[in-house]
Amino acid sequence: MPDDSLQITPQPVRRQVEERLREAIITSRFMPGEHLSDRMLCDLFGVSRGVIREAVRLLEAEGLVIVVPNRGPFVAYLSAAEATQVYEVRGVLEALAGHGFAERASTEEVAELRAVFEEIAATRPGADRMALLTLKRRFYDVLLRGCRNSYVARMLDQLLNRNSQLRATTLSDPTRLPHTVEEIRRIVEAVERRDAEGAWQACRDHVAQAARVALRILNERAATGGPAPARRPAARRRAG
Amino acid sequence: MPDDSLQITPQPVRRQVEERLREAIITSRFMPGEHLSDRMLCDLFGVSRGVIREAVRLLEAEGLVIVVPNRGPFVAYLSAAEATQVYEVRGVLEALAGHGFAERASTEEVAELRAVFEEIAATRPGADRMALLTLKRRFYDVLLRGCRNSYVARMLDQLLNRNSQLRATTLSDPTRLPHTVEEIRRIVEAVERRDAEGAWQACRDHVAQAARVALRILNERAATGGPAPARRPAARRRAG
DNA sequence: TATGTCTGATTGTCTGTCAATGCGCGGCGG
DNA sequence: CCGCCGCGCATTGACAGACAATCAGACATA
Repeated sequence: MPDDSLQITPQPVRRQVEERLREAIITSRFMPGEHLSDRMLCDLFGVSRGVIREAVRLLEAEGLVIVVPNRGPFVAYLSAAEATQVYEVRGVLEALAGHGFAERASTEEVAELRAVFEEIAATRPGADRMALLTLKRRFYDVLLRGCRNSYVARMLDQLLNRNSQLRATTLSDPTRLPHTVEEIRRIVEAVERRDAEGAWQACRDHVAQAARVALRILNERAATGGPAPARRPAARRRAG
Repeated sequence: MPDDSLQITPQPVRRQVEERLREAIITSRFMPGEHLSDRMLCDLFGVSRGVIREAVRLLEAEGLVIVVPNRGPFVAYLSAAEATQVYEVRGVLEALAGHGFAERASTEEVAELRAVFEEIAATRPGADRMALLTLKRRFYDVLLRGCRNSYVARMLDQLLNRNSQLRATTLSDPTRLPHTVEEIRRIVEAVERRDAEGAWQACRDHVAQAARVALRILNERAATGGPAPARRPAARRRAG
């Protein structure tokens, strides 16, 4: 069986724009509600309108941007109600991923998961929130690769991108960190025991706890009138 | 609260092309592996290349078409291994949808679900496979609307589209039909009892049974060298 | 047979153009 | 002073034409 690792695929410009734009959105370089005018993106990336428009379609399908007719694309905004839904779905998908990982991951992948976990566990409170998010992201990368289910991987990936902003704030909560570490430890240990059911439960619990914290933060923000993202496109009522 | 039901949203041409193309793929008017040359689609729909290309991006993100660089889009092909993965994910998502429906659907929606179920139950073996698929599709439409989780709805919708071809064959299996009806009955009855856990289980079981039948059929096809879809784009090895 | 080359067709991308739509601004009247 | 109306400008949606890069298949050659 030939090795695929050396295979190269030509990357169209559209693909690069897509990736950079996605990255820019999930790292909050574009704020939720912000208008992504295509001219502006043309100047920004130095490509033609067609390429921009095609790249935006991809992100539209992923739910990262919403396109309102005749007004163009806007960075998607996640309401508290939607966040609840996202965590609900994330719970079952992550559980399924953990289940599959415990059943089907190679021993190398299990070791890799453990390694990333140790890095997370070694993080001291006060670390850069982006660094922590990146680390957690690597944990998920291993998990999604080892679960041997590309559909779970793709969908969970989308969900994680979708609420990355919220995750960044919950992850960086210093009181939350030790709990997070313990929850992830349970996942890793279940996986090492090849205990699929245990991994399922550990994942569900982890997401449930994350959801609890996230929704608390969202409610606090709503109560204190905190940093609510601009919702400029709300001028006219539109179905959605 | 003003009624949204009369709200209209301008539908760009791109949107219409997207919907028709999706429909054409789901209903097997384009066969898996078929090449969707953009010129051909231009002539077919009578629109410009830009519109076609943007519409294809949407379907690409949904996984309905795969785009190989410098060769264009092809109708996605579902291997047996991928089908297994799809059913795995569908199981948990459908369970979550059933769970949410039992908890949150209005009594009208419950009645609606029951009504669609009665239509399915009244179907006699030998009915048109497309008619049955449409009916089942309506069942899911009600389920996904009533579960009050647009993310489950979108993802499950994608998965159902993704393997609609396979579902058409399993649904139309005459020996399978009575079992299908019984499985769905369990879902409806659990929902009517507002038994979220029961609905969860009933949905999981239903998908598990469907998966069993589907994979059996796939294996039979593979064994008898049956109607394997054209896989023309396999000429050159490319990373996936 | 295996290798190298050529050619036609298709994709990826850019540019320019035009109609339709939405937003903001200023004028007008009360 | 405030609210309403209408106009102009900027942007989006869609089209057509063009060109380089790439690919598949036929062809020629050793």
